[in-house]
Order: sequence, then structure tokens, then C-alpha cells
Amino acid sequence: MPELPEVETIRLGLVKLLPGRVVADVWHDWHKSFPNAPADAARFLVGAKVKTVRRRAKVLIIELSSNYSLVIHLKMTGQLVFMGDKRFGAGHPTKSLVGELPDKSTRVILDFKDGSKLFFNDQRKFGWMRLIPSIEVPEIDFFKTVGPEPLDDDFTVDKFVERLRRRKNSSVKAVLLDQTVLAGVGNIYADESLWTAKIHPATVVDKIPSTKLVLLHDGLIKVLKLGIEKGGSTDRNFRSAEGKKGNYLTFAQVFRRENQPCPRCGTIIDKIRVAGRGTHICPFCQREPKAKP
DNA sequence: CACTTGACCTGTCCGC
DNA sequence: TGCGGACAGGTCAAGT
Repeated sequence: MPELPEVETIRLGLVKLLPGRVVADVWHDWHKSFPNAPADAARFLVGAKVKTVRRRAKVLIIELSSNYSLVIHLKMTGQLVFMGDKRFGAGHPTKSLVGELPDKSTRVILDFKDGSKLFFNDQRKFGWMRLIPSIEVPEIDFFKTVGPEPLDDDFTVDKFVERLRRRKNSSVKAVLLDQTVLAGVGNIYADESLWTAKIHPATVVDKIPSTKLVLLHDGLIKVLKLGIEKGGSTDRNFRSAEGKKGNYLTFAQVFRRENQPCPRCGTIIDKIRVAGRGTHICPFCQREPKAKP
């Protein structure tokens, strides 16, 4: 599920809710959701205090006072939902948004000393959580290969174009989704940014004029920022740390809007398949690239 | 090497 | 209503 704006939305919630809380216990039901829990949790998790919560690409990092970090990838259907302690009173707002937890998608529960809890729910079980010495976090395979953060100030047009052009023969959509080219873009924001720049997703990067790549760079940053501003996108599962749905899809131009008119020209939006993913386009604004002769 | 295709899982929706 | 198949926001390993 979550792409950069969704993961950042969760981080913004957690960073308000978790720091200072001390872990009292941990429970997990599915070994792949937290593979090293049995070995390390008792020593480096229980009794540790949360220092802060960071994000890199689509990954969350909960830093602990034990000098270990919980590194979390939510993949398609992961959620991190916080349920407060007695200070929230009975029937605190999260419960009314997500219902009783744990439910059947709950994979891991962190219990804090003050009675609050953090639930890692993941219907499809693709997500994972790992306890890693904080100093080794940058050394995990994913972080060694992942590309730059698109919302960093130094992510310039030149840097963007240089990185995209490394992939000569791929469709531009496949390149945007490639986390080693740049971090954090997934299916929603790839489609939205390509519509903004009027580029057909199947176009080979080498065939796109630089002027259009400038528009794509601008459009990508714009849609990612709007995604964060609207609290992410809830297509089915996404929830913030407080259990709220995201509002971005109300503002989406093409994603999940097949058979509706393009907001720019009125042509009916089409859903096709590019790079193995469902892909939404305006067939007029985003003309199909010419076939090779 | 560069790129594409399954596999990992559960749940839901759609057509027969 | 039941049942099979396609599909769902992401990455890997294995294939061409």
C-alpha cells in the first residue's frame, strides 16, 4: 500500500505519539513479520525507550534507547496503528476509526509501560519489521541500493534526469517505480506525475525530450507533497498512526478514475497495463509512443 | 548485463 | 449462491 506520502503520514503521527514511551512487551503471530524477534526482542526491545521515528524511502525507522532500531517495511497492506492509554479515556478516537484491535490482520503488538500499544497489521503478510543495531541500519541491503529522496532540496532536475537516463530501454513508468533510481514512488504517484507531465507511461526514457522530464520532475514533487498534505491515499487499507484514512484520492487526477473524464481535456480515462502494473492514463493527453519501425 | 516475470499472501470483486 | 480467475498501493529471486 504505502508509498512515500503514506509512510511519511504515518511517521508524522508516530513522531508525535511514541517518543518517550518504554516498551514493556512484544507479541507476534507470524514469524516472517518479525523474523528476529525471538532472538533479540527480550534483550534490546523490552525495556527500551523510543527516541525518535525516521523515514527513508518507504521504510520507517523507530530508534530506541538501546541503540537498536525497529526497521519496518509495510509493503502492500501494512499498517502501524497506535492505541492510546487511559489518558485518552474510554472510547478514544482511534478505536472508533479502526474498530477493536488486535484483529485477524494483526501480526505484531508492542506494549508500552503506560498501557498504550502499537499494532502492526498486515493483511497480506508481505511487510516486515526487524530489530537492528542503529549503527547498522544504513548497511541493510535495501538502503545500500536505494536512490535519493525526491523531496530533498538537492534533488534537482539535473540529478533526476541523469538518474532516469541510466535506464535506456525501460518504460518511464518502470523507471519511476525502480527504487534504486529514486526512492519512494509507487503506482499511485507514478501515474499521477506522468499525467501531470503529459507523458505516456510506456514511453522509453531515451525518447522523452528533456523539456518533458523537467515537467515530470516538477509534477512528481508536486504530487508527493500534495499526498503528504492530504494525509496519504486510502484505496483500501491505508491508515495513519491515528487510524485515519487518507484524502489524496479525492484530489487524484487519473489514479482509480478509469471511465471518468480527464480533468484537463474531458477524454475518458483508460486503464492499461505497463511494467506489469495497472496504469491509468488520459489517452489524449498522454499519446502512445510510436512503435519502432 | 539489462530487463521482465513469477513468488510471496489474503481478500474482494466480477463473470459464468 | 458457488466457484474460478484476475487483481490489489511492493520488493526479491529467478528467468530470458
